[in-house]
Amino acid sequence: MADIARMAGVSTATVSRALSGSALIPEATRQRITDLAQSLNYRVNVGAANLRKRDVQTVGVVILGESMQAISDPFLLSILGTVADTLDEHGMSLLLTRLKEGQSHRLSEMVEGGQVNGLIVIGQLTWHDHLNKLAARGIPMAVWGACLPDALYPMVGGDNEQGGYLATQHLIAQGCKSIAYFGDLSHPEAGARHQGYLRALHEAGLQEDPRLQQSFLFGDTRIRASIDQWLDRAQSFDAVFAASDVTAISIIGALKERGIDVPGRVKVVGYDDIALAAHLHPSLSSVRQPTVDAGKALVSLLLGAIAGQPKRTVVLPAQLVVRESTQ
Amino acid sequence: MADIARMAGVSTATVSRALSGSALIPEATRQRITDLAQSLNYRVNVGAANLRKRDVQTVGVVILGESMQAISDPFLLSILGTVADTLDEHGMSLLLTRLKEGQSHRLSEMVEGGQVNGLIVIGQLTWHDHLNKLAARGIPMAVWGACLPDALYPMVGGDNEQGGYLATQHLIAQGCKSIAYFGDLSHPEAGARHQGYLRALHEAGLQEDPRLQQSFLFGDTRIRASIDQWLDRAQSFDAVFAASDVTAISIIGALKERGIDVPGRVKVVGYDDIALAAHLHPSLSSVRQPTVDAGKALVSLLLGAIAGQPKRTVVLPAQLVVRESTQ
DNA sequence: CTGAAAGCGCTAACAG
DNA sequence: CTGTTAGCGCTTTCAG
Repeated sequence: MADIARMAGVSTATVSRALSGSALIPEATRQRITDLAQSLNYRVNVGAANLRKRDVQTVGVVILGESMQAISDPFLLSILGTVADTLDEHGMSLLLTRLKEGQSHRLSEMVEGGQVNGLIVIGQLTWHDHLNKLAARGIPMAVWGACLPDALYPMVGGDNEQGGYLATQHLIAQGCKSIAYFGDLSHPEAGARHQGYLRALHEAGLQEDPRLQQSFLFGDTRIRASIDQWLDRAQSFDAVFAASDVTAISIIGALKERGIDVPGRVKVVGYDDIALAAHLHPSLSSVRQPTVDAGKALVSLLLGAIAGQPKRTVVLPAQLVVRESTQ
Repeated sequence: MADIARMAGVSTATVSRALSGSALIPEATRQRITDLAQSLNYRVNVGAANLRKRDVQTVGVVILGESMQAISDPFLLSILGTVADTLDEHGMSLLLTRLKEGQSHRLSEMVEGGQVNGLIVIGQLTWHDHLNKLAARGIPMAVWGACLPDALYPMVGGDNEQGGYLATQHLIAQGCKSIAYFGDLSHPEAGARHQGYLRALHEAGLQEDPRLQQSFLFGDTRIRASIDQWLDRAQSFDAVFAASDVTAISIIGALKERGIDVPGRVKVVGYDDIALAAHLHPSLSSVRQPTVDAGKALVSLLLGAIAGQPKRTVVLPAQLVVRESTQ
């Protein structure tokens, strides 16, 4: 920048003002300086500017993932995409970090070390208590997940109870009587979906059967085993509500392999409405979560928190998308 | 930091040294300072430290995406995951940016503005020429994609020609005679897969049929249309090689909807071996790309480029994974 | 082993 | 409208 100033015959202050679009600089001067900078491929050093401005214009997006491997859930990724776009619209940068169990301390370090203005936390909430502590300490953040009643941090989440209810009610309306549930119950969001499932069952006067409620993850080989077991024990079921599309696809695979027709003999509903759902055969009925709204809400809540606004909670409506797997 | 120094009765220089683990500081002093910092939730300001050290320890990961919407391809995401982990192991941060067509100038700005030390570029390469210009200008980068012969930048990519060859050869070995190709030919990687497809065909003495080679993307409704058309015109085919799993799934859906059995009447191979491939029914044969190696190679090439090492190119082997969709 | 001093590259009062 | 000056929070010679 000193170079530019010298070459343009002005002070660095003028260059700084010209390049940052200050109204104090007349158009002619600005043009000259801008052109000079352009021709030298010069850009203002963001880090230095941020240091001086005592602001970093960056938010940390943290994905809580148990598996070291790939970012797993297509749905979370779709949120990541809209968060990235929304931050960009606000002129903020996005520092991406994946954290495993046991690295929780790194959350606050990012903020205290001045790397980011705040955090957007995506993923499962086995960290609820830790997040509460950070919120109490005044770390700005916004969390995607289940809306736990005692959360001290800004939250955005889908209406999981409603989603579970809609899915189950739909299966009941299709004439199903024995509806199984698959989903990781240790996960708060899946827990809420399960609550909705139970509510729909009770409302329809159907008996809930604990043997038809299993806590499994995608690709778990025991999915296959327990389906086999249920069938062997004549533990009949005519529908499955899976707490994620990926799990649903896994289940449909297991059922078909066993020669069981979907939706003929067993109807299946998933959750998340991933892009693939519409293109499978049978196409998968699913509960859609509004990802674009989710990303926008996360960013807006975080910016609010950074600005010192009181915590808010956003619950996004769930929408049932009916396709072939339930008809 | 000044506070800590005052409270510990030492200079800021000592605090800085203690906190950065300098060997000059005796263990007792360091302990005292560390404890003090801990109790005050103090962390060294990364931005200020970086400014002074004239280094940012950050790399920009840029995803070139045409669709504003979600990050689409599960395979690219899986690379993103391993890149994130690998950078973390190297103690570097990851600044994520999605760029649309027409924003190419932002690539160099990130480096020239000192936000990042270098770039990892993921996605399709309609930007080949622009990337070449940046490389010539000395912008450190590493690109995932097709290994174009005139590339001036460090590249890592799968052996797409080999992958296409393996997939097609396998279909031929299964007795298929009319093998269709689906994939975006404007995309260099898909182009190479197509080359491999042609090579296998010729090697087996099979005639290539231009009418069986279509350039479509995932979910394109014309996939359905052209399958219908082929069948109507008695343009029979008994296999499809799709240049991505997502496309393959879309095609299988279209075929099944039309009542055509997979793999009975038409066999299908995809590309990428996404996690879902093994759990579908029929499970999907696919060409696996080594994502973990890909992530590691990208990071290692980029760090090399930053260190001023000459450009290298890494081609990762393709591996065919045979599943039900081709048996 | 420790401290004083000099900036990293930039912006924002403040005074022209 | 423009320049001078004083730092942002840290690291690192260079002298003790």
